[in-house]
Amino acid sequence: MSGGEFKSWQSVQAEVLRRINAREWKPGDFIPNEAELSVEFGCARATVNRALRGLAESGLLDRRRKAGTRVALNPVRKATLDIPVIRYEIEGKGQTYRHTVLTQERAMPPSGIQARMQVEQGIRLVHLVTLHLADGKPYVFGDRWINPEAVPGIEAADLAVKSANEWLVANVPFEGGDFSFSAMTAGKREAEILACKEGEGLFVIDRSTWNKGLVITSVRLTFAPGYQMHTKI
Amino acid sequence: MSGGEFKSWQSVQAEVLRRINAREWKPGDFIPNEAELSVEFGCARATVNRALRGLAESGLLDRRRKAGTRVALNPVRKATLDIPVIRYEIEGKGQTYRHTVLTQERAMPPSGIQARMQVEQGIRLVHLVTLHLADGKPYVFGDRWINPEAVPGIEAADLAVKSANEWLVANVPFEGGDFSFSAMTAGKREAEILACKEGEGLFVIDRSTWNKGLVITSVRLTFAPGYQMHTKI
DNA sequence: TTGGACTATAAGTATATACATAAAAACCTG
DNA sequence: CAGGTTTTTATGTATATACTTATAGTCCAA
Repeated sequence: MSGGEFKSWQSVQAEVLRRINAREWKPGDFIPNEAELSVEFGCARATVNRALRGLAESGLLDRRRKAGTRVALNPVRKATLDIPVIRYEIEGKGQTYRHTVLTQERAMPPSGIQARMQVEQGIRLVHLVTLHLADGKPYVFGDRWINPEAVPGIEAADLAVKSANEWLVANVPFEGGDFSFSAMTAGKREAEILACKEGEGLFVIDRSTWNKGLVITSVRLTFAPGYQMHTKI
Repeated sequence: MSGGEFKSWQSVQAEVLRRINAREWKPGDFIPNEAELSVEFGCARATVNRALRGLAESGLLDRRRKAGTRVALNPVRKATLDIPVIRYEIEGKGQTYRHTVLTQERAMPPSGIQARMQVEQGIRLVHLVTLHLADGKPYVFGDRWINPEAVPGIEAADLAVKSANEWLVANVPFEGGDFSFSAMTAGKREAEILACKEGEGLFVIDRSTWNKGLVITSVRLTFAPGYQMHTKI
């Protein structure tokens, strides 16, 4: 059992993957430890570690110190999906991008937004509704709230030139973001803006972005009918 | 500039992240090479490598041999999202899970499915419609096609006991899958099955799974209104 | 001026070694 | 035997070193 021809972490990973897929190692099984595998594969333990770490990160293996490594029992797979800037997404399809600011104002947020953005009651936020068009046709519209305390300079910016999203990513550092994906039914407002029928199912992304504990912005993107998001594992 | 207190790859990564966020290193900038950083941070080059590799994987840095490492110019962020088995998702929320098989038959697939599954014309596939319930209420229904050539034994399995998805992940190895997320409008059929109103917007996941070039199964999951998928970066 | 060969460079990887850390398992001790 | 302590063990990490590989940049010749 000393094949000894696995000299790169990729080949070790491929071999481990093969054994999992071929059910030589079944879900729940402990696999040999790193030291044993390094002997079997004829490589250093660090190489085995590198290979197994990758598989653990993608959810295929469970690893615990002292306990060992086992093939994951519940196959929660992790897919990575790209969150592009809308302009790049549209231009990447060879279409021309344009966007317009429908309204821009300073206003009291509704309670849901106020809660999600963790601002005190009575604070007025920047409220911005924009429409992004692909080849002149409505593609997605964004209903966005921005915390001006977290983003000094936003009110001086000309968001008709550069979209709010692009302005923010270019000018405001952020640590993280929450995303949620869902569906909604087009009401009168959505139907008008997106030039679709009332009652159509629309794809929705809600995103909040924060930095240093402050929520910078919260936006709801409502896509025109037919929009799809893809990924693979 | 020899701080020298970054002795773990996590702390190096955090410091690099801080500099990017603080715009000390701006998008498009080349950052010092690994050797220089290892001197500055007072650690080994391998440690710097480990830190930067992670950031490159999440799309924050662009790395090329010989050229060097630069802060990513276009901020395509990569979010990872978990694809759980529905039963775990429901049970994880503390609700009781149940599923029923609405129909199970061997039939000719419509042309869209036939194309996606890359089977020859005239081949009959297993067609399965199932409903998954959370606390007795419709949660999601799956319209699934299975290629019996890729899955010997599927027709003998009792899919009323274990859902098709669970049976497949437990019994059939697979290499990869395609996912697409979208929204649809509830028609009469969806409204009936999910006990919702016609014309509601529903969240939809289409998934195909393959192994060794053969498409194993293709399923459309249509979720009851209100479903959300979450992730963060 | 183009295009191919060469070179220098930065990331990528492999390895032996050593130590750190989490946690299961064994061992007390009252 | 319960409850706490110690030991053991597998993974996790750091390091120096050496080599590999991709490729930007340079040089040279047709």
